[in-house]
Order: sequence, then structure tokens, then C-alpha cells
Amino acid sequence: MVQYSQPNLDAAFAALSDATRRGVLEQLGQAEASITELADRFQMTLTGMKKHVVVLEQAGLVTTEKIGRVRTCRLGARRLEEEAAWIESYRQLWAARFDDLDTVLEDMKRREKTNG
Amino acid sequence: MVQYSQPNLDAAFAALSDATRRGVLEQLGQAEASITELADRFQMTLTGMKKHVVVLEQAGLVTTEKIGRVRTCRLGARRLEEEAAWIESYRQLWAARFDDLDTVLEDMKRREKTNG
DNA sequence: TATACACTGAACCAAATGGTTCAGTATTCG
DNA sequence: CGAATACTGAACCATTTGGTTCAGTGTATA
Repeated sequence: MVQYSQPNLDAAFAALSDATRRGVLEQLGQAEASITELADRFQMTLTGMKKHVVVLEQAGLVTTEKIGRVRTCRLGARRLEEEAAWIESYRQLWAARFDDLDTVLEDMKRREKTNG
Repeated sequence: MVQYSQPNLDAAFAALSDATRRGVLEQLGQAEASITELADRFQMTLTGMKKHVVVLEQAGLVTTEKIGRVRTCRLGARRLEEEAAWIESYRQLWAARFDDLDTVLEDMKRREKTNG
């Protein structure tokens, strides 16, 4: 059984629970951006966007670097592996309780192949 | 491109951002339980646990049924499919930005097989 | 050098969160 | 019937959240 880091999961899921922050992550997946650009795109004050970026940064989902007067934001080191794993194992549990055995076994085989 | 329901994602991720609630889900994956049993197991007042259950219920992750004086909680209809999909597509984005092309392609092939 | 620009920090605000206690109501059991 | 059980709702509380404005600081530019 995998052991999950509760504080990490807490911070990551909380960071993902806001549509603006999910939007920022999707944006940064396309291209890096400054706080001003993000604030502009999500129709928010600079200060407001800064707070979201801080939340994402603390969750490890974003890193930032300030050069001159511009702070550039990029995707961070966290790749949501633990979170994906938690959700997948939950889905297994769910399936085991509600699906017929065939479906569960198929699912397990599929996962085995994927993980091997 | 898949379209995500922001309110659903908001509610589900917020529900998952609390360790107690994740614990309740894991518990209910093993066996259904009453509010009293859950409150007991997670060392919390009945009222406190009730609130968590309401949050999970509103996110669609738990359903409850009151028979006599006991309210029984079970896993709900929501199987975190959208949430898993969001995270997976994020992971793709992430990989595309940071990994070498081989890794990305391998990952895409893997996903194709899994989804087929 | 003066001005505009990008960000930052403090203060404030309303609403939500995560918990509690206390006072019920309804149900079961002896 | 009377007592114990299981939950419910209201009220309260401290903290966090998601946003704002306002007053800076530091950097680039005309």
C-alpha cells in the first residue's frame, strides 16, 4: 500500500479547487507568463492574482523567478503524481464496490499493463 | 478537447482537500458506516462529522439513507472521472513542457491503449 | 531626471471552513 | 412508560479564502 503525504494532498487539492488557479496552470502549460499577464487574462487585480500564484507556488505547482521588475511564472516541480494515484486507487475501490467482478478485473489488468 | 464542469471540479477537489474527508471515502470504500461510527473513528463530534458528510454528499461523493434513527453513508455516484481526466491532461501538459519528446510520445501511446 | 510600469505589502472585507457546545426530536429498548 | 441512542439544527468561534484598495519600492524608458 502506498502511503500518501496528507499535507501535500491537502495543499494540492485545495490549490486545484479554484477555477482561476486551474486556469492559470493550463495557461502556464502553454507558455510562461508574468503576474500582469495572468491578472489581465483572468480579469483580476495584480494583488489578487499574486495571491493565487503564491498558493500554487506553496503547493509546488508553480515556480516563479523575478527578473528586473517582472516576475515570470512557470509550471513547478509537482506533477500531481500522488494526487493522480490517490484518485486512481479511489476509483478502484469504487469499482470494487459497485461494478461486476469482470469490470474490476479488466481494470486491474489494464492498470498493471500501464504501470509495468 | 473535453469540457470540464468547473462547479463539479471545484466541489470535488475542495472535498478532497481535507484529510478527514479523504479518510471517510477510504472507509466507505471498505464498508458503509453510520455517522456515529465515522465520528468515532475520526475522533470528532457527531455534528462535526455530519458536516463533513454533507460536504461529501454535495460533491456527489457520498450518498446517505436514514433508516430509523441511523443514517447510513455509502460511496456516491461520482467516481472522480472528470477529476482524474483533468489531472491526467495536466500531467500531459507538464510532460510536454519538461520531458523529452520520447517520453511524451510513450505516454500518449500508453494512454491511447488504456482508453481504447 | 521624470514618468510610467510591475510588483509588493498592509489593511480591510464578506463569506466559507472546520470545529465546538447545547438544546432539541425521533427511535429503540428494557 | 422511561431511559438511552442517533441524529439534527442553531449558535458560536477562530481561521482561512478570495477578493479589493491604497500606498509604497524598485526598474525601465523617454
